[in-house]
Amino acid sequence: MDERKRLILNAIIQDYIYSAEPVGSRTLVKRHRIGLSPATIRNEMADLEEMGYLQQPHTSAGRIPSPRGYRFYVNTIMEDYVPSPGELKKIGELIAAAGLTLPQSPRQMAKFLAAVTNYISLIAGPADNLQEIRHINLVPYSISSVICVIVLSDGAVKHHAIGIPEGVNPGEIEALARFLQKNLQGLKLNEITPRILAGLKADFTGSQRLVEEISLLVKHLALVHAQDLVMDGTANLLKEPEFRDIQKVREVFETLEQGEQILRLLVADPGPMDGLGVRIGPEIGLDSFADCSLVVATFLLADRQVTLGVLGPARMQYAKTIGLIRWLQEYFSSGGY
Amino acid sequence: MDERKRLILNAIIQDYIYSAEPVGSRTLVKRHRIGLSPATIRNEMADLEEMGYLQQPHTSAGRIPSPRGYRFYVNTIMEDYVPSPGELKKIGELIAAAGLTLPQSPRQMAKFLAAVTNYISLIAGPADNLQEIRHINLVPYSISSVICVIVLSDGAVKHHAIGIPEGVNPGEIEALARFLQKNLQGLKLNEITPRILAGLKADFTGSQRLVEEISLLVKHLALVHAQDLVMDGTANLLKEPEFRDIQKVREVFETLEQGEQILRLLVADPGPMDGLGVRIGPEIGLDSFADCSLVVATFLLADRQVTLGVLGPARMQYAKTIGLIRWLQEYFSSGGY
DNA sequence: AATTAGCACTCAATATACGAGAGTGCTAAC
DNA sequence: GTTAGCACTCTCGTATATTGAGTGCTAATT
Repeated sequence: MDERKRLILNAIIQDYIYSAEPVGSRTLVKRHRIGLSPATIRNEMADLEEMGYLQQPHTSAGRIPSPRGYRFYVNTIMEDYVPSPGELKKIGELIAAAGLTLPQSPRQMAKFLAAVTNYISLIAGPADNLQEIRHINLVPYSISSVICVIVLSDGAVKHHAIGIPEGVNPGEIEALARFLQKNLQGLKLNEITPRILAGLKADFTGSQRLVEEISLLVKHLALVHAQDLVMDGTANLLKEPEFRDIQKVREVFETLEQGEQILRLLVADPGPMDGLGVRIGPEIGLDSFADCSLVVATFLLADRQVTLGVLGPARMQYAKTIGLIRWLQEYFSSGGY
Repeated sequence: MDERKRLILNAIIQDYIYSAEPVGSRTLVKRHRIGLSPATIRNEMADLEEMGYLQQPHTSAGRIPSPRGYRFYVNTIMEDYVPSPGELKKIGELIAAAGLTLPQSPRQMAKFLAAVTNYISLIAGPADNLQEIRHINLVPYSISSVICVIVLSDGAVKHHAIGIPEGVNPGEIEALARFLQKNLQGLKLNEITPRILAGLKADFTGSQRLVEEISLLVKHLALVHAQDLVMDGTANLLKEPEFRDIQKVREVFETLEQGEQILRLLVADPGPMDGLGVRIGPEIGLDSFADCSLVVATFLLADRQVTLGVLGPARMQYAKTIGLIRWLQEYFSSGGY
């Protein structure tokens, strides 16, 4: 990958992000002032395609970046982006309009982030997973079900009905209740790892089915009670030409409605460094998001950890989006608020 | 409007709801066993169109119901619908899956309602507008802004920055603060009517601009603090053939993201009787929802007033949707939970 | 050895024509 | 009052050309 290829790849990606149309050798030469003929570009393009950075929708179409191409762009080509004065003005106005409650209201924050980026904003937080389980109990409810009641140290009470498998007697349920109290009480939510849950299952000698259900419940609690998901700007996705296909849109929206899955996306792997991560297309790990990219940033906001994400098309304005998020990260966590 | 016309209108609407295609005289005769020839039907159809109950997308297409046609259908033709055993089974399963927290969790409730109806569900609640304003104050923040702090009787604190118009001095702000305390403290949120706010403006002798802003803020608070909007099933809309047009979808989704507007839709006019209302197409009062219909039901759930809405295409399965909501209304408020 | 001009070829997109099909309104017969 | 018959309308799908942007390859040029 020599300097010239990088230059060309850069030009192609930028053009494509701008126009959403496959870019050909001729147009590329015309738009950027590279001192090369289309034929040369064609050769380079063929190389880049072979290397996996570009794709061709069909023979005799221009090239579009592959996920790998975007990845390379984000990792090594892309230059840092600083919000323009115009953008800063817009940001300022939005912040002013939202008022001082902005950083404390995930909803407002989501609206704000969506307005700034023009993509879908996802906010998980404030994370509150330092709460611990004060009390856990199983209360008989009917012949075939018990209610699992969990009290957290902040006073929140969670309860959920669980069916009793065939052949489990009351004594066993009491035993499980004591077992759970012994093993889970006092644990902080963020300490409840899959490992602990596996241990739970291994250690308990009674009905596996039952302990399995409880373990699922607790896991769910740890993930979701603590995190509150809010999103906004979903309509923005419909502006993107690659989502003119209703079918595709529907898949994305259906996934977005699975709040838990999205939360996991945001919370898992907060990003390699300085709390910022970019996941491109298939890297997200969801089929329905194969044509999307996700920028995630985690930081402290009013003493609480907040994760905010921006979901857009894979053909995202990476530099701008990442630049904006960096700026916001700085702005909000610097205590300016 | 004689009996025969009603019969025909009914048949047309049911066919159209089912097929989403304009229905013609020939098909109508074939599908329903009416003892009439297509020609006669055609005459009747022409009459019904003249009366405003039907529309023709273009000459030489079949007829589709007009909003007025749907309205007539809902008001006088439609028969009561009782959920089928299959549906009841599905409902039961969904309720079981959600667990006992269902009625207390608007989110779960929304998911549930969307799954049951296959449309978009909107939940406003639990309504908490019996809270009263304990304390209201204006705190200087910078030269050009004050923070309006409002404390509610449940302990919630709301604050919002407000710009100070030119030429307003600190004394005036203090006066306004006292004025607000005198006039608003002790009021319940549901007592804050537009009338009261208008009185506020009329009585205050200082900067109108400022009191205007405050009044807006309080109104906003009364509407929105109390009500919490949650929705689900938005992806369901994309299944409907009339929303194959991205542009239309986008308009709907953009409106849906204006939470406040939607809240107003749900809260305003809870419905003529027994807390159930149906608004069809233009009746909703939003251009973007001109092709949608909204079913709203208000009832008490776990001692709290909850409003739930179902938003679908104007070509909605009215009987079924209304029947289901009625059933849920009964089920949840009967204390079965 | 790298670059480029030239050329044949490919393929999506667009326009055009055309027939099929479903539907209507109207008139005249039943 | 109802219906058969008919001419007419309009959408939709299919087939067919045309266009245009783009490619890969080869041979000439630098």
